[in-house]
Amino acid sequence: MGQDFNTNQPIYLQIVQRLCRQIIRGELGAGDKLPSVRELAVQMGVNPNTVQRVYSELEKLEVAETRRGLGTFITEKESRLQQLRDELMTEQINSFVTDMKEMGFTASEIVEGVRKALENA
Amino acid sequence: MGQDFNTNQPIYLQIVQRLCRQIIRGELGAGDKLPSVRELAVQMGVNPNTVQRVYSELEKLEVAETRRGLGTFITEKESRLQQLRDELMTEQINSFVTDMKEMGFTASEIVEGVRKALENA
Amino acid sequence: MGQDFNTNQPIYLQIVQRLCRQIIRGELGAGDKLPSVRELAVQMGVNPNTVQRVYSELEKLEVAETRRGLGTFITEKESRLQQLRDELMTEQINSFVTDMKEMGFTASEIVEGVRKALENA
Amino acid sequence: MGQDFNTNQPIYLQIVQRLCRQIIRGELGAGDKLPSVRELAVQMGVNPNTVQRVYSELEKLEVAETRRGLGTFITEKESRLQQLRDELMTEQINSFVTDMKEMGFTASEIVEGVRKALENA
DNA sequence: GTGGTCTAGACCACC
DNA sequence: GTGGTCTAGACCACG
Repeated sequence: MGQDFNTNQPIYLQIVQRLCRQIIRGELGAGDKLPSVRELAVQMGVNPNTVQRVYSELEKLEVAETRRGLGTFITEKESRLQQLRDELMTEQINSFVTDMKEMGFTASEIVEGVRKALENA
Repeated sequence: MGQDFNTNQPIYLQIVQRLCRQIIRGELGAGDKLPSVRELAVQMGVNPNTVQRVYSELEKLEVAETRRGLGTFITEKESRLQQLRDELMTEQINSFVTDMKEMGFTASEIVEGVRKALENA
Repeated sequence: MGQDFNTNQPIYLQIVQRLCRQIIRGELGAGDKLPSVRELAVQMGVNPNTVQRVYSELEKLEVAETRRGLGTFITEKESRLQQLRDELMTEQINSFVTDMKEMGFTASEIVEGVRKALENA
Repeated sequence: MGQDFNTNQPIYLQIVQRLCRQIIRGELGAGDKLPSVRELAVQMGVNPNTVQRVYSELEKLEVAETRRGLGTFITEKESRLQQLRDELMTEQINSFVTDMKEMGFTASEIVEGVRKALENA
């Protein structure tokens, strides 16, 4: 059940990302219980400490909150989740666009490139 | 003269990126001489070791070559530079598109988002 | 009816504190009956185990005593309650003063700061 | 060289507090280098991981910043340090005052109590 | 040399 | 059962 992790990025951040995307896609919703630290550690083939760090990170992002002795839960505030979706989207788009512009590509080259990539996928 | 570097990514990679973009934009052309290690180190406000690593990286990418006693130069092979441009572009686009799809965005949302970002920039 | 609890401190201690303050303020007096464990648990939106621990703690402090089959009561010894008031006060003041001194604030800065805070409150 | 730590609070937070107080007292100034993780770990008789956590925390507070391969340093922004001083002071005072008021003490009782405690110290 | 991450495994307080 | 902290010790990329 051990997963494949990219070596360029810390494992805990990759897991954070994965969970965030599940939230954005609606697979995880407001108030849902996340697996226990030990459980997710087993699922991911990772040390419990690493998962611990994942959950701390999610809490720092105000995406999850932990209730003493009960577990870790996706925040109840749906607005925060919506905000997360927007944040990640615009962040992703903006960094993409500025990178492309810095490389000297024109707007039409960029749009055209994206369109082609979408067709092939 | 010290530049601002992102903490999330190694400084040497950020410099590599910067140089590659100058090449792609045509500010640096085939055969151009790059500054000496010490010179660039001072310009960037960075340790000479770091610049050394930058130049090794560029050699590994076959984008630059060092000639003993003369310095480091952008490769003479223009085809490689053209190729570099294509590589970086498709790499950038593909990772962007797959990320966005993983987040559950539709093709039209993506294209529309990019278009808007380009207008505002 | 669930209350808001601070995440930094155990819930049961926060409840203990709350009850102690009610006693100090005279809202709860010697011999008064406390709610049953289940009752308080519901009031507080908390697990009965947690309330159980609250009452144990109060017993340990000799502030409450439980009589089998009857319930939990504030102690009859008024002297203990008076003592509790003094204890909490000096404890609170002393830890405050030593903290402030450790931070390097002068006596006059401290007194002045307190005075201002009292005015604004 | 192992220090005495309170059992009620995590070690790493106690170290954070200690360092913050040294800053507030002016023993550590803007731009000063902090000991290396391993060094402080030995000084404190603590595991390097624990110190690591301390430094992450200081960074989160924008009180320290780390420079890759060089070490961890107190932030150069003196304004942040001044702000820290103010924050910790008002935080300390306000929580003290509200606690005392919640216990039903009058303003004059509070001021008088503080004054006495300062004399005896 | 530096900080950053990770594993293995333990103990604790809390609910 | 839960999360939170800690130790011991390792490996890595970075400057």
